[in-house]
Amino acid sequence: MAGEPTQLRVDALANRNRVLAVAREVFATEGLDVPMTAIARRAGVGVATLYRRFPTKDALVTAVFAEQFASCTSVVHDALDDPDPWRGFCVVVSRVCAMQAADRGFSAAFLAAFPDALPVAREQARAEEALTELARRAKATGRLRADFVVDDLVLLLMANGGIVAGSAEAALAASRRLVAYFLQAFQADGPLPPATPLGLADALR
Amino acid sequence: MAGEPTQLRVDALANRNRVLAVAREVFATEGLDVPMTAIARRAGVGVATLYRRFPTKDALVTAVFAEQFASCTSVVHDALDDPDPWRGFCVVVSRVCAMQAADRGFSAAFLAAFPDALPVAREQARAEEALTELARRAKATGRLRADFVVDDLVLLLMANGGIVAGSAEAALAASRRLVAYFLQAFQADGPLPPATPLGLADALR
DNA sequence: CGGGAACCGGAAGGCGTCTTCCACTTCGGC
DNA sequence: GCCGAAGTGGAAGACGCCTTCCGGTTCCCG
Repeated sequence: MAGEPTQLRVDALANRNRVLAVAREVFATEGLDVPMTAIARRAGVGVATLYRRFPTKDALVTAVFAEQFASCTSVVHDALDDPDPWRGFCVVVSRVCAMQAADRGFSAAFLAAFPDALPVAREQARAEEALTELARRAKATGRLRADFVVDDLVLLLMANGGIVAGSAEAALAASRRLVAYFLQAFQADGPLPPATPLGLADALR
Repeated sequence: MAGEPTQLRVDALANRNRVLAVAREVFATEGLDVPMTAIARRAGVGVATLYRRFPTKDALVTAVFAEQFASCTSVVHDALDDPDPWRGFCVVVSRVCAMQAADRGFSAAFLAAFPDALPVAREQARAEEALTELARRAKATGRLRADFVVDDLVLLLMANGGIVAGSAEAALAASRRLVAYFLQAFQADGPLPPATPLGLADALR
């Protein structure tokens, strides 16, 4: 039963890496709606080559953003080490939103749900746990409002996705202002409607 | 020099209205990515009929959402009559975001920029003036933070668009929580990065 | 009630995308 | 250097969408 020949020929490996690099850049600057043909052309390979390494477009997208997700979760775990939980919390929010703003395809990939890609799901669960803990500590310091829920970060991420969908060059500045407003609100203590029952990344679409 | 026969035959007019009604409903529940064929079928007409009334899909979208925009601007102008500017401001924000959340196509139509549709642009300009005035008064009461700019509402609308892009049933609740957070932040007085130089509805995409 | 214009439905054209197929080329162990 | 397997490129298939075309039908005025 299976397993792929993890031993690629050197030229094949070079092509694969070239494709990944090109795809990463193109997805970042133009979003996910780029024809496979265009990616292949810019990578200097034929379409077939692309499809032999990544049997479907989704597979390519998943491969490209796998590491992005990894750095996302690492940001979260790093924040747990910050002696000031509130600062850690702010850093997480700012960093992740900045990543989203800098990469046009990131939001789309994030929201596109991964039918397969189990490792991603696993990472996600661990990140969610870490976030819960971080929020707990931040609340304990009194800086984070008591009725904050982790799902509010999904809210923020989706909102930020809306921002990023607009003009590319204004995205970063706009995203920063959005984050600032949110952090402002996370500290306030006025009334709020009940939290929405969203799962951290499912229940989207 | 032209002009269209504004005198449609009665059956043609009935069909036109049926198409508009169906399109409005379908766009609201499923978004703008609905094939013209589907709209025609659900309206009980052929595709040609649809295209004779609305020469292009954009034309249909514009026609469908023209009135939505109108009620948007009327909300703004009504708010100017509220003796409490801050309350008026809150009502505007809540209402418009609720409209956006209730109608899946609204955001897309709103952001899709209207190359033609001058009347819309005109209304938009008037609405922006009204908003500026409303914001001025709200600031005067001290409830609205001094560094608020009207473009922040575009920020909110785009953010809300991101929310609405997610699951349809959770959209309304999520949107409400988003608005609540924003209103919270609009009252706070912490530091904020400089406002982004977005035009009220252009400069998007 | 009759004729002509307005109107109609569905099939077909055109385009862009994802994906597959196959004859040809290149690598790398022997 | 040789040979088989792995790899390759570009054309072709499949699909879905917007839009146009045409023969038949329906309304409305006189």
